[in-house]
Amino acid sequence: MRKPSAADPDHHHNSNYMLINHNVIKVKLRKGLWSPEEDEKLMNYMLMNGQGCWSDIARNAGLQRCGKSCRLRWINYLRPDLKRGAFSNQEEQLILHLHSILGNRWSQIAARLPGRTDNEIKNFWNSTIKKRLKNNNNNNNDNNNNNNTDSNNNNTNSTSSPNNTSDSLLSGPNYTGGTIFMHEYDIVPSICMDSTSSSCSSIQPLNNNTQFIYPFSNHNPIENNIFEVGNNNNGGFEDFGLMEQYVMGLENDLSVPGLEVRGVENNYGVHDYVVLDKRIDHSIGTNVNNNFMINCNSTNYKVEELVGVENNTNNSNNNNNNHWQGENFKMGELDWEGLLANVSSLPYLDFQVE
DNA sequence: AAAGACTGCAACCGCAACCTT
DNA sequence: GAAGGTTGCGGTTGCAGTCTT
Repeated sequence: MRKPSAADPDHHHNSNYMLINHNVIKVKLRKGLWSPEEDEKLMNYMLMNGQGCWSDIARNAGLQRCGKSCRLRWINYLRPDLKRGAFSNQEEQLILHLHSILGNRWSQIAARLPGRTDNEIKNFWNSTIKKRLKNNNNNNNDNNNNNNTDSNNNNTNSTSSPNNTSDSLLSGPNYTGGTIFMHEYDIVPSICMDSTSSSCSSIQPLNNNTQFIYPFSNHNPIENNIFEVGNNNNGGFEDFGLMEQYVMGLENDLSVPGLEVRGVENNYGVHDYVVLDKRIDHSIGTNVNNNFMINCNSTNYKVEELVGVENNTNNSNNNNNNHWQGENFKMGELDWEGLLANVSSLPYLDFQVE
């Protein structure tokens, strides 16, 4: 913990009213680092009185802080049930898993990591994990530059665009692209949610850097649990893995009727996910390396009813029943919170085959 | 040893949702 | 329904500590 900053007049630009010796006195609110004395005051008050209205707590505890600051201090530092110290490998893995599904929904992720705060996880992600994955990606790009310069000439979109930064950072060792898409053998336009976006509402068309996951040839993907991961940069399949039941605790959270989330562990040890519609033995989407993808080809479903996709296209060339081709698509909020927090809030997934 | 660069993380800010009046 | 207050969240910032040169 850093030392508390010295009293700084610039940090006192807010004010609060306190009752001192029967007089209501306007006091400046402190900002910046908390002193041990302030911590003690807040801790004692919370242990004695429990949680309540935070602005009342700030006043009654005799703190020259706003309620918001007290709340933050309590949640992120003083709470007795907080776990201290570095993240364990298990926790790190779980964060990776959860982030691949939830994106930057730090509070949702924190809710599944007892003793950890959203702020802590966010910091951990932004410093440690992001950096690590970036290094992996750089190494991979170096390899690709050495081995396949020509194909990478097509990759500038996904690697230079700020919108794709997270995608490239989060790509595994073999993932030179930002988006991954899984379906049967026909490659059709699909959409990709950038789950790193706070709103999870951005949408990316497939680009030349897109990778694909195919069911392994001649196998029913669900019966045989085998998938093949391909990279269209060089046209060859580079990876495959066995599907396994997702065991990190989310299967219960995502027990949507008719839907199942399965993990796919590829041979780099990276866990990816697919969403399956069990009733028709059909995958409807994937969540791989931070990109949730809904498949929507000519025989597919009205997925917008599930995830709030708004058909915003004015593309008159769109003549293959695909609602989301090109860049004219707009995606509504995919309600992962609701999905995870309250299954009953999710409408039954009644896809219509057109 | 000193200075600058880098890193990790605590805390702030703005916004949106929710609640109360 | 409007207004004001509160809470919760995610993005961002600032700075102390550490590392590198």
